[in-house]
Amino acid sequence: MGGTMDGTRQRRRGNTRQRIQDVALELFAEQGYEKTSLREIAERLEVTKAALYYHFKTKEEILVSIFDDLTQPILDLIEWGKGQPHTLETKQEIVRRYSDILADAAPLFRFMQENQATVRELRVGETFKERMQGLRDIMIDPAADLVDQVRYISAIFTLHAGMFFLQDLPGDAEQKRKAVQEVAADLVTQAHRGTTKS
Amino acid sequence: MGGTMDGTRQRRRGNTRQRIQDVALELFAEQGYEKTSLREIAERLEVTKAALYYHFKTKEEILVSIFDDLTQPILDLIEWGKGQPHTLETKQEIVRRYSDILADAAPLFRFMQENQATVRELRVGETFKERMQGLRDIMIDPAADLVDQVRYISAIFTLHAGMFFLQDLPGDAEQKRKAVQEVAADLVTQAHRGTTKS
Amino acid sequence: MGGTMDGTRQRRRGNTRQRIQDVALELFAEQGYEKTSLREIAERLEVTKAALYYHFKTKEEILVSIFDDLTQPILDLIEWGKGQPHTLETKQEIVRRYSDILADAAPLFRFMQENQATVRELRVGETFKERMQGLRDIMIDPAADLVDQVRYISAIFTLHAGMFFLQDLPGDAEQKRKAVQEVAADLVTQAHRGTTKS
Amino acid sequence: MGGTMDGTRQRRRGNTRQRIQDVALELFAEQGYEKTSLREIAERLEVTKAALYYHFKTKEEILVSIFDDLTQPILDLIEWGKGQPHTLETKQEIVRRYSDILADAAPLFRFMQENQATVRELRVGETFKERMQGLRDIMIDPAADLVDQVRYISAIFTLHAGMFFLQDLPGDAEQKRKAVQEVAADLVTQAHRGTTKS
DNA sequence: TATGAATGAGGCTTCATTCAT
DNA sequence: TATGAATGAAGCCTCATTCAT
Repeated sequence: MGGTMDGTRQRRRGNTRQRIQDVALELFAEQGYEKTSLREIAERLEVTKAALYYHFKTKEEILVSIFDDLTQPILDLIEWGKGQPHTLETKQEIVRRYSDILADAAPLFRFMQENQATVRELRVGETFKERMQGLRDIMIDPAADLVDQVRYISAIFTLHAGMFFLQDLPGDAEQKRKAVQEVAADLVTQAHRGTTKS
Repeated sequence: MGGTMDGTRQRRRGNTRQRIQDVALELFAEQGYEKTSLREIAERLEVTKAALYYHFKTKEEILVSIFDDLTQPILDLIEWGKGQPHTLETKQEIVRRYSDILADAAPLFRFMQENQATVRELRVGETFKERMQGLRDIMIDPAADLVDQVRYISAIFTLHAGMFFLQDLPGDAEQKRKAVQEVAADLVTQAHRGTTKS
Repeated sequence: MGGTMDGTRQRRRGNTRQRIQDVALELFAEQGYEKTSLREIAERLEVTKAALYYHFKTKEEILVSIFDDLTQPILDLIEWGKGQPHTLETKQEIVRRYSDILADAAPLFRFMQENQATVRELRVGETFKERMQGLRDIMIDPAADLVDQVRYISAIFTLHAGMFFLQDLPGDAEQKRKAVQEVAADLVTQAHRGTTKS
Repeated sequence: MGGTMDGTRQRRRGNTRQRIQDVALELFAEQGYEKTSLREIAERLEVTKAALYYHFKTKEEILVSIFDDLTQPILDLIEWGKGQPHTLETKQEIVRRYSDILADAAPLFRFMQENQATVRELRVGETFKERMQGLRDIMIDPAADLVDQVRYISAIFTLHAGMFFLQDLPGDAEQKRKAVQEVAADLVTQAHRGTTKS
């Protein structure tokens, strides 16, 4: 209404799509997918609900688009992993890289972890599962015994858990992340040794 | 599960409350809390929605009642743990007992894990958090360094993860549970040694 | 459960009906008829809803019974009025007596006044209307001109209004009631003079 | 009322909000607030319930919006009154103006009078009370004795009562309104004289 | 003289989605 | 590139009432 230049909200030319994704992810992560309504997203962006539908066909598609954008690095990691030898080095590099991926897209992963029940019924659920299996496949020796397989999975899980359950613990965030990585790397090492030794 | 012989449903007097809890937990675990409607619960029980409200004041209260009933053993474990010396034995006994508790009330814990976002806004969320902290407190040496603290938490998390993420792996269920317990026990052992050695 | 003598709530032998009426009127007057649920009444009495149905056939019948009990004096007044000459004395006596009746059953009249819309659709609505017309008939000269008729009605209304709208004014309650009665008597006097003079 | 020629309903774009208010007030006045359901309002307008929620956030807000629109004149009157000298002329002008206001928004005032119990728990209840007090304040001499204060209030009340309780009396509506105004004016005159004389 | 258990109807409200403009 | 207006489905919850015991 009126002029163009106003301090309130700048640069909103053509990046509405991006802004929707940002706000949606923020709210999804904060309150869950079901509890977040399109009305809420629209209000926070100061647009109408109908505007969301100009950019995305459904509510689910908003989530899908976020997911696809942010989990591409996992695909890349898996692709990379497939070309590597099954050495301990490789596995620890995977742990390191995955840890970085998690940190970079923390809100999304937090969302995926805290909304599993919901996500299971959505398309992203299936996709995510596939990706996690891909990750497992480049890490786990098929020959490993059950206990070691559990160790590999526990390593991945520790990384996930580390992101959120450690918030309660006192201490510096970066330090905690290091500690988590160390425990995960340790688990991988033990699993690898157990397998290659036998 | 035990009971006396009855075909589909007969003598259903006085146990409606229990039946509501059973069906509700089943559906909550399967589809999530938000996605499960009272209509659905009522239909499956062949009663009206209003009947649910005779037994429980709100939807949330159904969950609370289930939660309170099924997590009592955690309180007992914590109580027990407080009276024990901080030895490795004790900690491993805690792991064993907690593993049993999880197995006994698997659907509830699965629910809690898969609906964290929802549960966080509910009363059970707070209560659960407190209980988990209680568990941590009887397990973790306050003197342990960060990495070992992560190991303790990772042990607990491994138990949780083991319940669900291992379903994909091939193999006998009981065997898998054993493997999970072993990894958790191992983590605890390492954590304990790391701390007492120094 | 257990003994008989307990201090909490005494004498509840056979007077439950009366107690229901008391509590119901209190709640009806306080919150309105629609907003007062049988659950609420039952809870306050520490009995079940079903118990109410032992004593009264419907919710409306509770109100009817209260109404019938408490408005009998109006019928008596009308009966008395019919046998009196149409003097100013008579009219002022009516004002005085009606004022007493209002004061004695204040909660009921408050209720009737504040729930006209609801009451209109109930049986008591019609009955009350008839009673008020009876009152008007023994007070108003059919020969009075319009303005004087309004005065009579205004007198009655002033008595009603006095009960509630004067709570805001400062001052002693009894004094206020006197003042209200005086204004009403005044209006009647003016109306009577206007009519008999012409 | 006035508009351009249209049979039953045509061109109903942009005036839905107004139509909701109209129908709602009509039903509220006729059956009471509680007894009027949004379903009923929607049906009468041949829209869905959800449409109502596009225009108003809650049922109560429908009432609030009607109330705010229709009682603005009272605020204006009070504002005007504050700037006037406390003469008898002023007071009688207030009576006249207030009588007009009541006539113009008769259904709303009828509603407020017949739903006091309900309205008391609503936001409009408080607002209305404030407005009536404002009116009283510009009319009543603080120095007046109790009986005269009652007379002022009785005058206002007579105007209110006149709107509805006189429907039963035979006679021309306009004539009755005049009569009511006269009685009210009279009461004010007596109150004013009582106070200024002493 | 009451209670326990249940029902059917209906209340208000929210949601994702659509479509003409 | 959006908005205004609306819908249909469904959600949770409350109510007066009933009936076997």
